[in-house]
Parts: sequence; C-alpha cells; structure tokens
Amino acid sequence: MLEFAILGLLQESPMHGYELRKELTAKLGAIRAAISYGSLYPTLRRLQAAGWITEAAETPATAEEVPALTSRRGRVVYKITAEGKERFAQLIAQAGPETYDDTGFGVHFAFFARTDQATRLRILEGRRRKIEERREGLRDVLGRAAERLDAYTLELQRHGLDACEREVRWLEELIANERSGRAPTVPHGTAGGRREDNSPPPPGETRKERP
Amino acid sequence: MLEFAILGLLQESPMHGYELRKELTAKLGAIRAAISYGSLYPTLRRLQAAGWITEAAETPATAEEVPALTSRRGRVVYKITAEGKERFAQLIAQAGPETYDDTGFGVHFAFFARTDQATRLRILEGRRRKIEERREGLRDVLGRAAERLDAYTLELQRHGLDACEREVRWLEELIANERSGRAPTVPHGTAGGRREDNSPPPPGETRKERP
DNA sequence: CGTGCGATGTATCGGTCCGATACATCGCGG
DNA sequence: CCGCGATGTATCGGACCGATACATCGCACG
Repeated sequence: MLEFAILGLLQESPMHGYELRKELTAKLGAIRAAISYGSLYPTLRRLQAAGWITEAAETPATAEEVPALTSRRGRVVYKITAEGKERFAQLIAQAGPETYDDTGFGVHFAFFARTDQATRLRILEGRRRKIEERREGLRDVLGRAAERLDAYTLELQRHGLDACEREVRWLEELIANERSGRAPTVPHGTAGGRREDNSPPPPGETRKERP
Repeated sequence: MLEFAILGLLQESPMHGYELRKELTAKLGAIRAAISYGSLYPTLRRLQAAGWITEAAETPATAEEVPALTSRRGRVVYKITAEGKERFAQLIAQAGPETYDDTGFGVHFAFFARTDQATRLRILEGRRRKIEERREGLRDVLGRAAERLDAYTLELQRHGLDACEREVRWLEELIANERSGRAPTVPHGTAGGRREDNSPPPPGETRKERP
C-alpha cells in the first residue's frame, strides 16, 4: 500500500521523505493517520533497490562548493524512474483482495485521477460488494445473536451497520456518476462541487474530456 | 489490542482458539475484519507465558482412556487466571493514546459492559476529541489546499469529513446518555434496547438493574 | 549576542498483526 | 468408501507502527 502511494505521489513531482509524508498525510487524511517514518524510510530503500525510484541529489550549488562540513547529509530527494511508472501502472491494473479493504480502497481511490475509467468502475464495484457483505454480517448478528450480546456491543454494531449503509449509498452515486462518463463530483447538498483541477496534465488517461 | 480482547472474552467463559476467533469476529465485526490466526495463536502463547491464561485441557474422558492414538492433539481450551483478570482491569484503567484510535476505541467500547462509568465517560470524551481533531484537519485541507488536490481526492475527504461529523454526533448522544446514568441505548428509531446480559456478575459496575 | 526551542530532516529497532500456507480430524452425503 | 467442507492448531515472512535518537536551521526572547 505504501509502495503504491509513494509511486503515485512521486509521479507528481520529486520529493524527499519528510515532504512525502506530509503530502501523504494530506492526501490520505480521510483514510488513515499519518504514515510512520518507521515504514516510510525502509520502503524508500526497498523501492530504490528495486530500481523504481532514484536519488536526485539536492542541487549541490554548482558542484565545487560544499566542503563536506560535518559530512552534511542533507535532504535526499527521490524521483520516480520509468520502471517505477510501469510498476505503478501494473499495481493499478491488478486488483487483489486487499484492494477492497478500508485502507487499500482508500489509497486506490486517492489516485483515481491516474486510473482509467474501466478500472475505477471495477474497484468501486468490488468495494461495494465487500461493504455489502460486511453489512449482511452485521445484520445477521443484530438479528440472530442479539440476545447473546450486551447493549454496548449492540450499539457498536448498529453504528457500524449505519456506516455500511451510508458507504454503499455513496458508492452507488459514484458508480452511477462514473457510468454516465461525468466528473467525479457527487451532489452533496453543502460544499458545492468546485471543479477545475489545474494539476499537472494527467498522463494518458483521465483526459476523456477533450476541450 | 488483541491481548485486551482475548482477556475480555475469556472472562465470559473458557474457549479454544477457533471459538475465540469466532466470538471475536462477532463482537468486533463492526470494527475490523476477522482476526488472523497468525496473530491469535502467538498471542495466546504470550498470554499463557505471562500467566494470564492457562490451558484447561479438554476433559480427557476419566483419564486412563486416550491411548495417544496419532498423538491426538485435540483442542486446547484456555481460561483466564486471577492475574489475567487483574491485568484486564489494569488495561481498562490506563488509557494510552492508542485507546482512541479507530481499532483501540472499538475494542474498548465492545467491553464497556465490564468498564465502570467514569472510565466509559473518559474514553468517550477522548475519542470525541480525537475525531474532532481529524475533522478539523479535513476541513483545513478542503478549505486551504483544495486547489492542489484533484476531484477524486477531494471527494474522499468530503466523505471522510461526513463520517467524522456523524461520529461526533453519535458520541455526543452516548456521552449525554452516560452522564444521565441511563442504559447505553441510543434513540435509534429501530431495534429497541434489549437488556439482561446473564453473563457472570459484572464486577462492581453495570449492575444498576437488580432483579 | 547567544541560547534555546520548535520545525525540519534522516534513520533504526522491537513489536504487533496479517496473509499464505500446512496439516490433522470429524461428520456427512453420494 | 471416499471425498469434501467445517473444525482445529500452528508457523513464517513481511508490512507497518511507536519510540527513540540525532543533526540542522531559523528566529524569538532575554
């Protein structure tokens, strides 16, 4: 998951670890707490070893300079390689079961702007299926096993069930939207859909809407 | 977290691993997917080594019998020890930061029937605080950084924000309910609050309703 | 002027938990 | 009688977290 997210972010621009974490936190804030350095740095090493990212060595001020004072480690900027882009595309295409769990789905969704429509639809539907299953499980427990459980546990299940139903509805809207070929914005009542998205030209896909 | 849940469940009755997993799944179904054996069995060993649970050896049919045919491993039933109960009480009392994250809160909530009212209140309020912080973070991103993010990412944040607001409201209700000393049931429309819970005498608290 | 502190920045270590895998037993239907 | 799905215990490698350590930079406050 982290691998996927890093590869996705580095496609927008080269970054160093600290920055990467901040961007990750901003982009995935709805999904999970801040990523830990204890996973970030080892993963960066792994990706570099695999050849999917490379160090881009912070502009050393016209060479000559920098007399290695105190060894001056400085920030390590990473950028994605061609192989890395390939890897990312491959990770998008093949959807394992982990693509539909809470974190996996969230991360994939966050990079939908770099995902082609067919895949978006597939992921959205897979997620819906998974949530529907969880919902049925909760309904079962609330129906059949209700007597065995205490009031607090039951309340927890009810709240969970509520969240499931809500998410299914959300997914339905997104799927319908996606099928009709329109932009992602869902009619939300408040917080009217800002559109525009002046981000860097989404490479290849997403540019269905030709001006 | 797993340690806490196991100790909590084994207080209701002795169980073997497989059974434990099923009960865990039923009780925590709203929170997380089924627990993995890859964590369950090692944790059981750890708890046993610490002296918090012991093997209760499935009734060996009046001894003598069982000629070790094919070594007959059979099911291993665990039960909680006095030290284990102490440990559980201690884990309830001390609330670290992990008590308020999604999983930690869920697990603690699931055992609220074994938690005294003051602690319930403290946990509920801690959780509310945490969710409010997450909510503010999302509002910030949706306000300030909205232009930098693509439409899908924004939609994800909106959905997350929605979930936060909903959970805060849920917590408010629970807290109000708790303060007024009443039972946990939240006015939900459907599924009126069943009470009873004939499990072993909840130690000290929760037994407001004496027959 | 210095000094200390919070933000920036890289890195490791131990521990928890997951997913895959393996393997044995039991009861039941074909 | 055979297979197959449920029951049941167990291990291994890997992902990720939380705590911790340490170094640099800028600036506010004395």
